[in-house]
Amino acid sequence: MIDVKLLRENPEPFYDSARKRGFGKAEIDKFFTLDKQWRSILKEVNDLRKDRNAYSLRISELIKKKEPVDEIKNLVRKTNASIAEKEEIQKKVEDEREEVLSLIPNVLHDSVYEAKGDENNQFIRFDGKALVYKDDLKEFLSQTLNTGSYDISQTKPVSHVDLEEKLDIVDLERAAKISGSRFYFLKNRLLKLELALINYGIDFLSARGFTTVSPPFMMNYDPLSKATDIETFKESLYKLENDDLYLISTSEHPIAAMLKDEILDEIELPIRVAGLSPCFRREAGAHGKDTKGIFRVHHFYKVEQFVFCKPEHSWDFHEELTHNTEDLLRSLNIPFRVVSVCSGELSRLNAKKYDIEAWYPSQGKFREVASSSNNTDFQARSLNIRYRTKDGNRFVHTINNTGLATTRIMVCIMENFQTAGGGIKIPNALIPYTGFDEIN
RNA sequence: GCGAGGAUGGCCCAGCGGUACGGCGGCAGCCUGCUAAGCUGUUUCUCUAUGAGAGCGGGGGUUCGAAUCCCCCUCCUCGCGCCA
Repeated sequence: MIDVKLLRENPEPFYDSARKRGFGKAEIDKFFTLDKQWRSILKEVNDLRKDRNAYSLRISELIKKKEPVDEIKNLVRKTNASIAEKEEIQKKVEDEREEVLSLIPNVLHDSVYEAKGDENNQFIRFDGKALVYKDDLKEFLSQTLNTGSYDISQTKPVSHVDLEEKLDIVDLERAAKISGSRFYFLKNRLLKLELALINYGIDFLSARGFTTVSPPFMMNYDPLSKATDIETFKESLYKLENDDLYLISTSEHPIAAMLKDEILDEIELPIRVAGLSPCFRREAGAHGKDTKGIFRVHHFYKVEQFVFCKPEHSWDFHEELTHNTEDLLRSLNIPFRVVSVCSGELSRLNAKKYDIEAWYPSQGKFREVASSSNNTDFQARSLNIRYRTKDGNRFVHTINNTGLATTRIMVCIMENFQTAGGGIKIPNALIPYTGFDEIN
Protein backbone atom coordinates (compact mmCIF):
# COMPACT_ATOMS: atom_id res chain seq x y z
CA MET A 1 0.00 0.00 0.00
CA ILE A 2 1.19 3.49 -0.79
CA ASP A 3 1.42 6.38 1.67
CA VAL A 4 -1.87 8.26 1.54
CA LYS A 5 -0.45 11.38 3.16
CA LEU A 6 2.34 11.55 0.61
CA LEU A 7 -0.14 11.03 -2.20
CA ARG A 8 -2.27 13.91 -0.95
CA GLU A 9 0.69 16.22 -0.46
CA ASN A 10 2.55 15.40 -3.64
CA PRO A 11 0.63 13.28 -6.14
CA GLU A 12 2.97 13.82 -9.09
CA PRO A 13 5.37 10.88 -8.48
CA PHE A 14 2.37 8.59 -8.09
CA TYR A 15 0.75 9.71 -11.33
CA ASP A 16 4.12 9.47 -13.01
CA SER A 17 4.81 5.93 -11.81
CA ALA A 18 1.34 4.73 -12.72
CA ARG A 19 1.73 6.15 -16.21
CA LYS A 20 5.15 4.56 -16.70
CA ARG A 21 3.71 1.20 -15.73
CA GLY A 22 0.99 1.59 -18.33
CA PHE A 23 -1.82 2.33 -15.89
CA GLY A 24 -4.13 5.26 -16.45
CA LYS A 25 -4.60 8.09 -13.97
CA ALA A 26 -8.16 6.90 -13.35
CA GLU A 27 -7.37 5.03 -10.13
CA ILE A 28 -5.64 7.94 -8.50
CA ASP A 29 -8.32 10.39 -9.60
CA LYS A 30 -10.97 8.06 -8.27
CA PHE A 31 -9.10 7.75 -5.02
CA PHE A 32 -9.06 11.49 -4.51
CA THR A 33 -12.82 11.71 -5.07
CA LEU A 34 -13.51 8.90 -2.60
CA ASP A 35 -10.96 10.19 -0.11
CA LYS A 36 -12.62 13.58 -0.04
CA GLN A 37 -16.03 12.01 0.48
CA TRP A 38 -14.70 9.71 3.15
CA ARG A 39 -13.07 12.48 5.12
CA SER A 40 -16.16 14.60 5.08
CA ILE A 41 -18.37 11.74 6.27
CA LEU A 42 -15.79 10.83 8.88
CA LYS A 43 -15.99 14.35 10.24
CA GLU A 44 -19.76 14.17 10.48
CA VAL A 45 -19.65 10.79 12.22
CA ASN A 46 -17.00 11.96 14.65
CA ASP A 47 -18.96 15.08 15.53
CA LEU A 48 -22.03 12.99 16.26
CA ARG A 49 -19.97 10.63 18.37
CA LYS A 50 -18.64 13.59 20.26
CA ASP A 51 -22.20 14.64 21.08
CA ARG A 52 -23.15 11.14 22.08
CA ASN A 53 -20.14 10.86 24.40
CA ALA A 54 -21.07 14.14 26.05
CA TYR A 55 -24.64 13.00 26.62
CA SER A 56 -23.46 9.75 28.10
CA LEU A 57 -21.23 11.54 30.51
CA ARG A 58 -24.11 13.79 31.47
CA ILE A 59 -26.26 10.74 32.17
CA SER A 60 -23.77 9.31 34.58
CA GLU A 61 -23.61 12.65 36.39
CA LEU A 62 -27.40 12.87 36.62
CA ILE A 63 -27.63 9.33 37.92
CA LYS A 64 -25.16 10.16 40.67
CA LYS A 65 -27.33 13.12 41.64
CA LYS A 66 -30.40 10.90 41.38
CA GLU A 67 -31.99 13.13 38.80
CA PRO A 68 -34.20 11.97 35.89
CA VAL A 69 -32.44 10.85 32.70
CA ASP A 70 -35.18 9.63 30.37
CA GLU A 71 -35.15 12.72 28.20
CA ILE A 72 -31.45 12.67 27.59
CA LYS A 73 -31.56 8.93 26.99
CA ASN A 74 -33.89 9.60 24.10
CA LEU A 75 -31.48 12.17 22.78
CA VAL A 76 -28.73 9.55 22.77
CA ARG A 77 -31.02 7.08 21.02
CA LYS A 78 -31.69 9.62 18.29
CA THR A 79 -28.02 10.45 17.94
CA ASN A 80 -27.17 6.78 17.72
CA ALA A 81 -29.65 6.37 14.91
CA SER A 82 -28.01 9.19 12.96
CA ILE A 83 -24.59 7.70 13.62
CA ALA A 84 -25.68 4.29 12.37
CA GLU A 85 -27.10 5.89 9.25
CA LYS A 86 -23.94 7.82 8.49
CA GLU A 87 -21.72 4.90 9.39
CA GLU A 88 -23.39 2.79 6.77
CA ILE A 89 -22.50 5.32 4.11
CA GLN A 90 -19.04 5.73 5.57
CA LYS A 91 -18.40 1.99 5.47
CA LYS A 92 -19.41 1.84 1.84
CA VAL A 93 -17.20 4.75 0.82
CA GLU A 94 -14.37 3.47 2.96
CA ASP A 95 -14.42 0.02 1.37
CA GLU A 96 -14.40 1.52 -2.10
CA ARG A 97 -11.63 3.88 -1.12
CA GLU A 98 -9.53 1.01 0.28
CA GLU A 99 -10.06 -1.00 -2.84
CA VAL A 100 -8.95 1.78 -5.15
CA LEU A 101 -6.05 2.58 -2.86
CA SER A 102 -4.82 -1.00 -3.05
CA LEU A 103 -4.65 -0.67 -6.84
CA ILE A 104 -2.30 2.31 -6.82
CA PRO A 105 1.22 1.01 -7.52
CA ASN A 106 4.42 1.81 -5.67
CA VAL A 107 6.55 4.74 -6.76
CA LEU A 108 9.25 3.61 -9.17
CA HIS A 109 12.96 4.13 -8.70
CA ASP A 110 14.33 6.71 -11.12
CA SER A 111 16.57 4.16 -12.80
CA VAL A 112 13.68 1.99 -13.99
CA TYR A 113 13.42 2.03 -17.77
CA GLU A 114 10.03 3.02 -19.12
CA ALA A 115 8.76 0.33 -21.47
CA LYS A 116 6.40 -2.59 -21.79
CA GLY A 117 7.40 -6.20 -22.45
CA ASP A 118 10.22 -8.36 -21.08
CA GLU A 119 12.17 -7.87 -24.31
CA ASN A 120 12.73 -4.29 -23.16
CA ASN A 121 14.35 -5.23 -19.87
CA GLN A 122 17.65 -3.42 -19.62
CA PHE A 123 20.84 -5.45 -19.79
CA ILE A 124 23.08 -4.73 -16.80
CA ARG A 125 25.91 -7.26 -16.91
CA PHE A 126 27.00 -10.72 -17.92
CA ASP A 127 29.13 -13.06 -15.85
CA GLY A 128 30.80 -16.39 -16.54
CA LYS A 129 31.58 -18.25 -19.71
CA ALA A 130 28.68 -19.62 -21.68
CA LEU A 131 28.58 -22.73 -23.82
CA VAL A 132 26.97 -21.45 -27.00
CA TYR A 133 25.83 -23.58 -29.91
CA LYS A 134 27.10 -22.02 -33.12
CA ASP A 135 23.64 -21.16 -34.45
CA ASP A 136 22.77 -19.36 -31.20
CA LEU A 137 25.82 -17.11 -31.13
CA LYS A 138 24.10 -14.13 -32.69
CA GLU A 139 21.30 -14.32 -30.17
CA PHE A 140 23.74 -14.78 -27.30
CA LEU A 141 25.75 -11.74 -28.28
CA SER A 142 22.68 -9.62 -28.74
CA GLN A 143 21.39 -10.69 -25.32
CA THR A 144 24.65 -9.66 -23.69
CA LEU A 145 25.19 -6.50 -25.73
CA ASN A 146 28.28 -8.18 -27.14
CA THR A 147 29.92 -8.41 -23.71
CA GLY A 148 29.39 -12.12 -23.06
CA SER A 149 32.33 -14.48 -23.11
CA TYR A 150 31.64 -17.92 -24.52
CA ASP A 151 32.88 -21.22 -25.89
CA ILE A 152 31.40 -22.31 -29.19
CA SER A 153 29.82 -25.72 -29.40
CA GLN A 154 29.56 -27.30 -32.83
CA THR A 155 26.85 -29.68 -31.69
CA LYS A 156 23.63 -28.71 -30.00
CA PRO A 157 23.73 -29.61 -26.30
CA VAL A 158 21.19 -32.24 -25.27
CA SER A 159 18.04 -30.77 -23.76
CA HIS A 160 17.30 -31.35 -20.10
CA VAL A 161 14.12 -33.16 -21.12
CA ASP A 162 16.09 -35.85 -22.94
CA LEU A 163 18.66 -36.16 -20.18
CA GLU A 164 16.03 -36.59 -17.51
CA GLU A 165 14.63 -39.53 -19.40
CA LYS A 166 17.88 -41.07 -20.51
CA LEU A 167 19.54 -40.95 -17.10
CA ASP A 168 16.40 -42.14 -15.29
CA ILE A 169 16.37 -39.22 -12.90
CA VAL A 170 12.85 -37.86 -13.48
CA ASP A 171 9.57 -39.70 -14.01
CA LEU A 172 6.97 -37.38 -15.47
CA GLU A 173 4.61 -39.95 -16.90
CA ARG A 174 3.80 -41.65 -13.65
CA ALA A 175 3.55 -38.30 -11.89
CA ALA A 176 1.02 -37.23 -14.53
CA LYS A 177 -0.94 -40.40 -13.85
CA ILE A 178 -1.49 -39.44 -10.24
CA SER A 179 -1.32 -35.61 -10.22
CA GLY A 180 -1.49 -34.35 -13.80
CA SER A 181 0.96 -32.40 -15.88
CA ARG A 182 3.86 -30.39 -14.45
CA PHE A 183 4.33 -32.84 -11.58
CA TYR A 184 7.32 -35.12 -11.27
CA PHE A 185 9.07 -37.83 -9.36
CA LEU A 186 12.68 -36.85 -8.83
CA LYS A 187 14.86 -39.94 -8.76
CA ASN A 188 18.22 -41.18 -7.68
CA ARG A 189 21.13 -38.79 -8.14
CA LEU A 190 18.94 -35.88 -9.21
CA LEU A 191 17.16 -36.07 -5.87
CA LYS A 192 20.56 -36.05 -4.16
CA LEU A 193 21.49 -33.05 -6.28
CA GLU A 194 18.37 -31.21 -5.14
CA LEU A 195 19.18 -31.90 -1.49
CA ALA A 196 22.76 -30.79 -2.13
CA LEU A 197 21.60 -27.52 -3.70
CA ILE A 198 19.30 -26.81 -0.78
CA ASN A 199 22.05 -27.44 1.75
CA TYR A 200 24.57 -25.50 -0.25
CA GLY A 201 22.22 -22.53 -0.62
CA ILE A 202 21.41 -22.49 3.08
CA ASP A 203 25.08 -22.70 4.06
CA PHE A 204 25.97 -20.00 1.56
CA LEU A 205 23.49 -17.47 2.94
CA SER A 206 24.03 -18.50 6.53
CA ALA A 207 27.69 -17.58 6.06
CA ARG A 208 26.56 -14.15 4.89
CA GLY A 209 24.69 -13.33 8.05
CA PHE A 210 21.22 -14.62 7.26
CA THR A 211 19.03 -16.24 9.89
CA THR A 212 17.73 -19.41 8.30
CA VAL A 213 14.10 -20.44 8.58
CA SER A 214 11.66 -22.90 7.19
CA PRO A 215 8.33 -21.03 7.23
CA PRO A 216 4.75 -22.29 7.25
CA PHE A 217 3.89 -23.64 3.80
CA MET A 218 0.32 -22.39 3.98
CA MET A 219 -1.03 -18.96 4.87
CA ASN A 220 -4.33 -17.33 5.76
CA TYR A 221 -5.85 -14.91 3.30
CA ASP A 222 -5.34 -11.76 5.34
CA PRO A 223 -1.58 -11.88 5.88
CA LEU A 224 -1.03 -13.28 2.39
CA SER A 225 -3.03 -10.52 0.76
CA LYS A 226 -0.95 -7.98 2.63
CA ALA A 227 2.34 -9.57 1.66
CA THR A 228 1.51 -9.60 -2.04
CA ASP A 229 -0.82 -8.32 -4.73
CA ILE A 230 -3.19 -11.21 -4.21
CA GLU A 231 -6.01 -10.08 -6.49
CA THR A 232 -3.62 -10.14 -9.43
CA PHE A 233 -1.99 -13.42 -8.47
CA LYS A 234 -4.96 -15.33 -7.07
CA GLU A 235 -5.20 -17.54 -10.13
CA SER A 236 -1.62 -18.66 -9.65
CA LEU A 237 -2.19 -19.85 -6.07
CA TYR A 238 -3.51 -23.14 -4.72
CA LYS A 239 -6.35 -22.65 -2.24
CA LEU A 240 -7.38 -25.26 0.29
CA GLU A 241 -11.01 -26.19 0.20
CA ASN A 242 -11.98 -26.49 3.85
CA ASP A 243 -9.73 -23.93 5.42
CA ASP A 244 -8.78 -20.31 5.01
CA LEU A 245 -5.40 -21.39 3.69
CA TYR A 246 -3.35 -20.94 0.54
CA LEU A 247 -0.23 -22.90 -0.36
CA ILE A 248 2.64 -20.44 -0.54
CA SER A 249 4.15 -19.69 -3.93
CA THR A 250 7.34 -18.41 -2.35
CA SER A 251 8.69 -18.14 1.18
CA GLU A 252 8.90 -14.38 0.59
CA HIS A 253 5.29 -14.16 1.72
CA PRO A 254 5.42 -15.93 5.10
CA ILE A 255 8.76 -14.30 5.86
CA ALA A 256 7.44 -10.82 5.06
CA ALA A 257 4.29 -11.47 7.09
CA MET A 258 6.29 -12.90 9.98
CA LEU A 259 6.75 -9.42 11.44
CA LYS A 260 3.21 -8.22 10.69
CA ASP A 261 1.96 -5.57 13.15
CA GLU A 262 5.27 -5.43 14.98
CA ILE A 263 7.22 -2.38 16.03
CA LEU A 264 10.93 -3.13 15.97
CA ASP A 265 13.73 -1.42 17.80
CA GLU A 266 16.03 0.50 15.52
CA ILE A 267 19.03 -1.59 16.62
CA GLU A 268 17.34 -4.80 15.49
CA LEU A 269 17.64 -3.66 11.87
CA PRO A 270 18.65 -4.86 9.40
CA ILE A 271 17.09 -8.31 9.70
CA ARG A 272 18.34 -10.79 7.12
CA VAL A 273 16.30 -13.96 6.73
CA ALA A 274 16.98 -16.87 4.41
CA GLY A 275 13.99 -19.13 3.99
CA LEU A 276 13.70 -22.62 2.63
CA SER A 277 10.33 -23.84 1.45
CA PRO A 278 8.56 -25.61 -1.33
CA CYS A 279 6.85 -23.16 -3.69
CA PHE A 280 3.48 -24.13 -5.10
CA ARG A 281 2.33 -22.56 -8.35
CA ARG A 282 -0.68 -23.31 -10.48
CA GLU A 283 0.99 -21.96 -13.64
CA ALA A 284 -2.52 -21.27 -14.89
CA GLY A 285 -1.44 -18.64 -17.36
CA ALA A 286 1.38 -20.72 -18.77
CA HIS A 287 -0.46 -23.20 -21.01
CA GLY A 288 1.80 -24.51 -23.71
CA LYS A 289 4.93 -22.95 -22.25
CA ASP A 290 7.79 -25.20 -21.14
CA THR A 291 5.50 -28.19 -20.99
CA LYS A 292 8.27 -30.76 -20.94
CA GLY A 293 10.67 -31.64 -18.18
CA ILE A 294 11.00 -29.96 -14.83
CA PHE A 295 11.73 -26.42 -15.98
CA ARG A 296 8.25 -25.09 -15.20
CA VAL A 297 6.49 -27.21 -12.59
CA HIS A 298 3.81 -26.91 -9.92
CA HIS A 299 6.22 -27.11 -7.03
CA PHE A 300 9.90 -26.77 -6.36
CA TYR A 301 12.14 -25.87 -3.45
CA LYS A 302 13.53 -22.42 -3.15
CA VAL A 303 16.04 -20.82 -0.83
CA GLU A 304 14.93 -17.22 -0.56
CA GLN A 305 16.66 -14.09 0.70
CA PHE A 306 14.71 -11.45 2.56
CA VAL A 307 15.76 -8.24 4.33
CA PHE A 308 13.90 -5.84 6.59
CA CYS A 309 15.87 -2.60 6.87
CA LYS A 310 15.75 1.14 7.37
CA PRO A 311 14.60 3.14 4.35
CA GLU A 312 17.98 4.76 3.88
CA HIS A 313 19.65 1.38 3.40
CA SER A 314 17.25 -0.42 1.12
CA TRP A 315 18.95 0.40 -2.17
CA ASP A 316 22.23 -0.90 -0.83
CA PHE A 317 20.55 -4.10 0.30
CA HIS A 318 18.87 -4.46 -3.06
CA GLU A 319 22.32 -4.54 -4.65
CA GLU A 320 23.65 -6.80 -1.90
CA LEU A 321 20.95 -9.42 -2.36
CA THR A 322 21.42 -9.30 -6.11
CA HIS A 323 25.15 -9.82 -5.70
CA ASN A 324 24.60 -12.71 -3.30
CA THR A 325 22.75 -14.64 -5.97
CA GLU A 326 25.32 -13.70 -8.56
CA ASP A 327 28.10 -14.97 -6.31
CA LEU A 328 26.19 -18.14 -5.69
CA LEU A 329 25.71 -18.79 -9.41
CA ARG A 330 29.34 -17.90 -10.08
CA SER A 331 30.43 -20.40 -7.43
CA LEU A 332 28.53 -23.04 -9.40
CA ASN A 333 30.09 -21.91 -12.70
CA ILE A 334 26.71 -21.01 -14.10
CA PRO A 335 26.84 -18.24 -16.72
CA PHE A 336 24.21 -15.58 -16.26
CA ARG A 337 23.16 -12.06 -17.04
CA VAL A 338 21.41 -9.48 -14.90
CA VAL A 339 18.64 -7.35 -16.35
CA SER A 340 16.73 -4.47 -14.84
CA VAL A 341 13.05 -5.17 -15.39
CA CYS A 342 11.26 -2.42 -17.28
CA SER A 343 8.42 -0.39 -15.79
CA GLY A 344 5.58 -2.23 -17.53
CA GLU A 345 6.62 -5.65 -16.19
CA LEU A 346 6.95 -4.81 -12.50
CA SER A 347 4.40 -5.84 -9.90
CA ARG A 348 2.52 -3.14 -8.07
CA LEU A 349 4.76 -3.64 -5.05
CA ASN A 350 8.09 -3.31 -6.84
CA ALA A 351 9.95 -0.02 -6.88
CA LYS A 352 12.64 -1.80 -8.90
CA LYS A 353 13.47 -5.34 -9.85
CA TYR A 354 16.44 -7.18 -11.31
CA ASP A 355 15.99 -10.53 -12.95
CA ILE A 356 18.95 -12.86 -12.95
CA GLU A 357 18.87 -15.11 -15.97
CA ALA A 358 21.05 -18.14 -16.47
CA TRP A 359 22.19 -19.33 -19.87
CA TYR A 360 20.53 -22.55 -21.06
CA PRO A 361 22.65 -23.93 -23.94
CA SER A 362 20.11 -26.29 -25.48
CA GLN A 363 17.45 -23.61 -25.49
CA GLY A 364 19.90 -21.01 -26.71
CA LYS A 365 18.37 -18.53 -24.28
CA PHE A 366 18.74 -16.79 -20.98
CA ARG A 367 15.97 -17.84 -18.63
CA GLU A 368 15.02 -16.40 -15.26
CA VAL A 369 16.49 -18.16 -12.24
CA ALA A 370 16.16 -15.36 -9.69
CA SER A 371 14.28 -12.17 -9.17
CA SER A 372 15.50 -9.40 -6.89
CA SER A 373 12.99 -6.79 -5.77
CA ASN A 374 12.98 -3.71 -3.62
CA ASN A 375 9.44 -3.12 -2.44
CA THR A 376 10.53 -0.08 -0.41
CA ASP A 377 7.86 0.61 2.23
CA PHE A 378 4.93 -0.67 0.15
CA GLN A 379 4.82 -4.22 1.52
CA ALA A 380 5.76 -3.09 5.03
CA ARG A 381 2.95 -0.54 5.09
CA SER A 382 0.36 -3.15 4.12
CA LEU A 383 1.74 -5.52 6.74
CA ASN A 384 2.19 -2.71 9.27
CA ILE A 385 5.84 -3.44 10.06
CA ARG A 386 7.47 -0.46 11.72
CA TYR A 387 10.51 0.49 13.73
CA ARG A 388 10.88 3.05 16.47
CA THR A 389 12.89 6.22 15.97
CA LYS A 390 13.32 9.40 17.97
CA ASP A 391 10.81 11.06 15.68
CA GLY A 392 8.17 8.38 15.83
CA ASN A 393 7.53 5.04 14.19
CA ARG A 394 8.44 4.51 10.58
CA PHE A 395 7.81 1.71 8.14
CA VAL A 396 10.74 -0.55 7.31
CA HIS A 397 11.73 -1.32 3.76
CA THR A 398 11.61 -4.89 2.47
CA ILE A 399 13.83 -6.46 -0.16
CA ASN A 400 13.64 -10.00 -1.46
CA ASN A 401 15.55 -12.10 -3.89
CA THR A 402 15.71 -15.72 -4.85
CA GLY A 403 18.74 -17.47 -3.51
CA LEU A 404 18.38 -20.66 -5.38
CA ALA A 405 15.36 -22.32 -6.99
CA THR A 406 16.10 -26.02 -7.24
CA THR A 407 14.41 -27.11 -10.45
CA ARG A 408 15.65 -24.17 -12.49
CA ILE A 409 19.20 -24.67 -11.27
CA MET A 410 19.10 -28.43 -11.79
CA VAL A 411 17.99 -27.93 -15.37
CA CYS A 412 20.72 -25.37 -15.76
CA ILE A 413 23.34 -27.80 -14.47
CA MET A 414 22.05 -30.51 -16.80
CA GLU A 415 22.34 -28.26 -19.80
CA ASN A 416 25.63 -26.60 -19.01
CA PHE A 417 27.75 -29.45 -17.69
CA GLN A 418 27.23 -32.36 -20.03
CA THR A 419 30.09 -34.81 -20.31
CA ALA A 420 31.34 -36.51 -23.46
CA GLY A 421 29.91 -39.74 -22.11
CA GLY A 422 26.40 -38.33 -21.92
CA GLY A 423 26.40 -37.68 -18.20
CA ILE A 424 26.18 -34.53 -16.11
CA LYS A 425 29.19 -33.13 -14.28
CA ILE A 426 28.46 -31.83 -10.80
CA PRO A 427 29.91 -28.35 -10.07
CA ASN A 428 32.91 -28.66 -7.75
CA ALA A 429 31.34 -26.62 -5.00
CA LEU A 430 28.50 -29.12 -4.73
CA ILE A 431 30.53 -32.34 -4.67
CA PRO A 432 30.99 -32.24 -0.87
CA TYR A 433 27.21 -32.07 -0.66
CA THR A 434 26.33 -34.70 -3.24
CA GLY A 435 29.08 -37.18 -2.52
CA PHE A 436 29.50 -37.84 -6.25
CA ASP A 437 30.87 -35.82 -9.13
CA GLU A 438 28.73 -36.96 -12.02
CA ILE A 439 25.23 -38.14 -12.83
CA ASN A 440 25.48 -40.86 -15.43
C1' G B 1 -11.25 -33.97 19.39
C1' C B 2 -12.81 -33.10 24.92
C1' G B 3 -12.26 -30.19 29.45
C1' A B 4 -10.30 -25.91 32.14
C1' G B 5 -7.91 -21.27 32.05
C1' G B 6 -6.41 -17.09 29.20
C1' A B 7 -5.68 -12.84 25.14
C1' U B 8 -5.58 -5.18 27.76
C1' G B 9 -0.90 0.22 24.68
C1' G B 10 6.62 -1.57 22.75
C1' C B 11 6.77 -5.25 27.20
C1' C B 12 4.51 -6.73 32.05
C1' C B 13 0.06 -6.13 34.64
C1' A B 14 -4.71 -3.99 37.16
C1' G B 15 -9.72 -2.97 36.05
C1' C B 16 -14.81 -7.13 35.48
C1' G B 17 -21.22 -1.83 33.48
C1' G B 18 -19.76 5.14 33.99
C1' U B 19 -15.29 6.32 29.37
C1' A B 20 -7.98 2.19 30.49
C1' C B 21 -4.59 1.99 37.05
C1' G B 22 0.30 1.07 37.86
C1' G B 23 5.25 -0.68 36.65
C1' C B 24 9.28 -1.54 33.06
C1' G B 25 11.51 0.04 28.60
C1' G B 26 12.01 4.05 24.78
C1' C B 27 12.03 9.32 23.71
C1' A B 28 12.15 14.64 25.31
C1' G B 29 13.11 17.93 29.19
C1' C B 30 14.43 19.39 34.39
C1' C B 31 17.75 18.80 38.49
C1' U B 32 22.41 17.30 40.31
C1' G B 33 29.82 19.87 38.72
C1' C B 34 29.93 12.91 37.05
C1' U B 35 27.45 6.92 32.36
C1' A B 36 24.14 7.08 39.63
C1' A B 37 19.59 8.45 41.93
C1' G B 38 15.39 11.62 41.45
C1' C B 39 11.46 14.66 39.05
C1' U B 40 8.07 16.12 34.82
C1' G B 41 5.99 15.09 30.25
C1' U B 42 5.41 11.67 26.34
C1' U B 43 4.69 6.72 24.09
C1' U B 44 -1.10 3.28 18.92
C1' C B 45 -4.15 4.73 14.61
C1' U B 46 -7.31 8.34 11.95
C1' C B 47 -9.23 13.33 10.86
C1' U B 48 -10.30 19.63 8.12
C1' A B 49 -5.51 18.82 14.36
C1' U B 50 -4.16 24.47 20.64
C1' G B 51 -9.37 20.32 18.81
C1' A B 52 -11.75 15.58 18.23
C1' G B 53 -12.70 10.41 17.15
C1' A B 54 -11.31 5.33 17.36
C1' G B 55 -8.76 1.45 19.97
C1' C B 56 -8.72 -3.63 25.52
C1' G B 57 -7.65 -10.94 20.10
C1' G B 58 -11.84 -10.66 15.74
C1' G B 59 -17.18 -10.29 14.72
C1' G B 60 -22.20 -9.66 16.43
C1' G B 61 -25.76 -8.58 20.54
C1' U B 62 -27.85 -6.28 25.27
C1' U B 63 -27.51 -1.03 27.28
C1' C B 64 -28.13 5.94 27.48
C1' G B 65 -23.15 3.90 28.11
C1' A B 66 -19.28 -2.44 27.26
C1' A B 67 -12.30 -3.93 28.44
C1' U B 68 -16.26 -5.40 31.90
C1' C B 69 -22.54 -8.93 30.55
C1' C B 70 -24.39 -12.55 26.44
C1' C B 71 -23.50 -15.33 21.64
C1' C B 72 -20.15 -16.94 17.56
C1' C B 73 -15.08 -17.34 15.80
C1' U B 74 -9.57 -17.31 16.09
C1' C B 75 -5.20 -18.03 18.70
C1' C B 76 -2.26 -19.27 23.24
C1' U B 77 -1.43 -22.20 27.96
C1' C B 78 -2.37 -26.58 30.94
C1' G B 79 -4.57 -31.46 31.42
C1' C B 80 -6.91 -35.84 28.75
C1' G B 81 -7.45 -38.47 24.16
C1' C B 82 -5.55 -39.52 19.24
C1' C B 83 -1.33 -39.52 16.16
C1' A B 84 3.83 -39.28 12.21
